[in-house]
Amino acid sequence: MSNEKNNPAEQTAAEQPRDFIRNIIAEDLASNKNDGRLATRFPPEPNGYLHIGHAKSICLNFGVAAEQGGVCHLRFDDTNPVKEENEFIDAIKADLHWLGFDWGDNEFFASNYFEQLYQWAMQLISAGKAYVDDLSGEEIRQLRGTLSEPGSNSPYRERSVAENLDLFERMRNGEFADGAKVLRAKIDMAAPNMNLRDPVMYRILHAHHHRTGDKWCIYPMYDFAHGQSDSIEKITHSICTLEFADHRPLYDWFIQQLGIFAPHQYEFARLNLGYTVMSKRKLHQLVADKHVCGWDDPRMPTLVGMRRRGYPAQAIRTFCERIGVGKSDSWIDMSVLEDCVREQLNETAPRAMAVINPLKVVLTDYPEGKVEMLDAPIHPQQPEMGRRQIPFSREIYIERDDFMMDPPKKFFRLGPEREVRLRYGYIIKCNEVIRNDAGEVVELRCSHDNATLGAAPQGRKVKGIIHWVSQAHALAVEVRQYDRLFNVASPGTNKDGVDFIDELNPGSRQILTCCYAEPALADATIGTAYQFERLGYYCADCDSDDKKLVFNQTVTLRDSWQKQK
RNA sequence: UGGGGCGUCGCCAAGCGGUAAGGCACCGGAUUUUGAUUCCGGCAUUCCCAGGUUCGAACCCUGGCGCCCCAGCCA
Repeated sequence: MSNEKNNPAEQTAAEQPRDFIRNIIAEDLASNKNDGRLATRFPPEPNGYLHIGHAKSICLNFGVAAEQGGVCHLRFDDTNPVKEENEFIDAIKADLHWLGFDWGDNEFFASNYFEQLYQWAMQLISAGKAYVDDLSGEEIRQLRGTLSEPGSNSPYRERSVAENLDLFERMRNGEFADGAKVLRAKIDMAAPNMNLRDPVMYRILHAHHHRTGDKWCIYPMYDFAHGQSDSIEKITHSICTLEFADHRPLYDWFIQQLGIFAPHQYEFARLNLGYTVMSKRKLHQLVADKHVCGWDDPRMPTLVGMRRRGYPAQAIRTFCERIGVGKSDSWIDMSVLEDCVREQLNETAPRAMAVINPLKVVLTDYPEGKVEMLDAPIHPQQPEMGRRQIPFSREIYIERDDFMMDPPKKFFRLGPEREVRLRYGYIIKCNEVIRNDAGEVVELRCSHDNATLGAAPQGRKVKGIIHWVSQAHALAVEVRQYDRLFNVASPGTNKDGVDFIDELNPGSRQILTCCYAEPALADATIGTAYQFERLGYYCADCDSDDKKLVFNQTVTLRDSWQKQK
């Protein structure tokens, strides 16, 4: 017993998340299946950027391998040259590393297996299990039948092995035009599972492949490449999303016909997050049609977008752990992700003050030209992070929202004749409100209580505390505030005919160009998170330059006042 | 109406015949120079429905109902 408790490995194992896949793997390992070997893989197609949905799969595959002492391969499923690019390969690898995972030398490409796949196709032809079909795509579709009616055999289905071998070789040699012929598996046109109705194995594509160049003009379909790729790599547990469950019998069929190592496939439910989109097609469209400023737009659910937004990799890993892995279609609320981000950032982010909607305040009883350096912790709960000095002077900016002309009783901030504490500074009282011709409040004249620096006020209670920035020392910055990208929980899947583009939230990005931050923020490096006290977490954006710093709002602080209102 | 998958709190999710974990959200309340954090407390007599088996069922059986996926020479 005591040994168990003292063994950190066992302790963590007990605390590790359990789900049906991890349970299966644990059982397999316990029963010494696959000689106690565990190999998983993350198999992205290099045709776009990774998003938070991929992160779920990544954390599962790499996570379980790490937990159980197995390996997780990175394999690019690059069987469709017309959609894939090297740009995406590099981006995917960078995202994976950023997320905190490493695959060592286990980096593979389905395209590396093209020759083997071709040989296996020949083997199936020789065994009478595959044939070259001259039907057009349209004709194949016609003969496939429907969900409730069986399909019918292609007139080319009974070609001789010799003819098939010859034709397939000539397909490879480039004798035929795109679409002229395909190689199909000979299974069963009446199979209730559509995937088994003589699926296409190879198509002719005179296209340049990002890795194999012009070596091939026939390319295997995903279904003829994926299972065998797993087999070649001796993957023990082939984890994928639910929609591939119907393909499992086909993969198993190929593996069995070929007599090669048989990985087992397990399917889990893909991640759905509210008020955003996860489909690559939609993500591509948002970028291509400039509805966002790129794959790394901070509003995008892509890993590059979230990174730019300031989401820590750890928060994403925590999120993936928290949502679990199951088989029921699930919609996760953004608040779960945001909570993970807050939890992480609250612990690590240095605090700073910044005013994003400035209102000028003049402290009429504070000497002109005087500057005090006020002492404040960098993190109130973590003294070891050190302290910072904040310049204070006669003219400051406060947040417009922290002043109300006619405040309700529960409003603890500033109002005419009211008092409030300046964070880490004095208590001030609003004596005069200056308005412009339009009647808008443009400036406040206040007095300060000299005895309240680091001390409680005498004879009264002042509950409110507001943040501020000294005008003379303020750093002018731009702040970008973000809201959900879409107005509806499930864009593009709602009522008839509504384009998901029309469901974009026009107010998803708000750019505030006239913001002021405490001078220490001048040293902010791109991507590092700060908490702007009382507002939220922010990080410097890559659009920053020598002239102006730009900050992205990562996530707001919880705001029970906002709720109360 | 062919095949595959799924239905446990508003959203996720444990549970695997012995009498409903946990997280998010929500609602209190305490501490607080961030209306933050932290901290306490509340939040499914009930597990899609209906029968049945059993001393005992969310878990087993039967029958319904509902939702998702599949008819790309995409992955």
